[in-house]
Amino acid sequence: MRQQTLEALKDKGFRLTKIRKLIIDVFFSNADAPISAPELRTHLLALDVKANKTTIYRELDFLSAQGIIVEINAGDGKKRYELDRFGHHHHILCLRCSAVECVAIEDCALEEQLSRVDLKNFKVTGHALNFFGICAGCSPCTEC
Amino acid sequence: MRQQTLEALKDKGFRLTKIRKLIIDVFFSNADAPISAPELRTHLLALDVKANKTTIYRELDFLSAQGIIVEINAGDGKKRYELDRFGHHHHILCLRCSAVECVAIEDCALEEQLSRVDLKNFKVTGHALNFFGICAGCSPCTEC
DNA sequence: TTGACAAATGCAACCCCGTTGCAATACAAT
DNA sequence: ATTGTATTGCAACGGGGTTGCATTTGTCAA
Ligand SMILES: [Mn+2]
Ligand SMILES: [Mn+2]
Ligand SMILES: [Zn+2]
Ligand SMILES: [Zn+2]
Repeated sequence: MRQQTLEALKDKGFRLTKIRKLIIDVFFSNADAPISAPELRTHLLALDVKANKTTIYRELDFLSAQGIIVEINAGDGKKRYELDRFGHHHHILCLRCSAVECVAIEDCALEEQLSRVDLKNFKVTGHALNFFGICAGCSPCTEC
Repeated sequence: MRQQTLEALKDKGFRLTKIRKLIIDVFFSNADAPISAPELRTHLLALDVKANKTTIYRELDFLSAQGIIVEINAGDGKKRYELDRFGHHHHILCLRCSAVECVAIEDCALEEQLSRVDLKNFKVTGHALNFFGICAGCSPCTEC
């Protein structure tokens, strides 16, 4: 999967630079949690790579334009990105530590109903459903 | 309604300053559209009142703490505020002009189902549902 | 009406996220 | 190895938001 992504970029005439490859690696290594631009920079630093913030933003735009990642909004006003291979789903945000997880609503007619919502005066093209709460790591232990 | 709001503040020992009263007026005059801090500043300027941006942010915090307004997130990363008297509802954002409108989902079991969503590992305390689209003003006329 | 005190405001300085123009660098193909 | 251009870095900027501190203003009581 990662390899195909790289080759597809090369075939289109784009270069596989060190930073670009590492950024793609970060997304494949953290496929379960959307990543913000500052977080991505931190991930790179952990790999001993200092990337200019301009480069980070430009690369996120580039990978989005190439359909490799998608921007998501988890409800706290910060842009995050994740690999574009999970289809439509939603997110949950921890109000204490800002952790975000992806969630899919499958067991009820909710998603189907959402697609039918008709809002007067607006041509609706999409929606975002975000849940808020406290993640397991932030919840006090129930045993002690 | 506006008068009760002002008297309630006074009863709690807070002052009814010129700016504070005008801000409350702006919210009551635009009860259908959530307002951002910069927008609020513009509204005041239209009334020939220059308020320092620090004052704007502090007043928004104050009115939120007093339960008069609530912060909402319409999905574009900008904080907006509206009077806290409409109960739980959702919002729709115009992707072209960034206009936001409040929408209530009443005609289906959607809201009830949302409240039942159970997400493992998270203690869910709430949710936000945002719709995206093109508003009437931004849609090309269907007649011509 | 006038003080006095606390609440509210303005100002300056700062932080963070994100963007732009332009010069320097590094891919990758020849 | 050379070369053309995609990519990167740098500096500077803008918007949104916050903080400390000095100044103003609303309120109430004398
Ligand atoms: Mn996701
Ligand atoms: Mn609303
Ligand atoms: Zn948490
Ligand atoms: Zn519009």
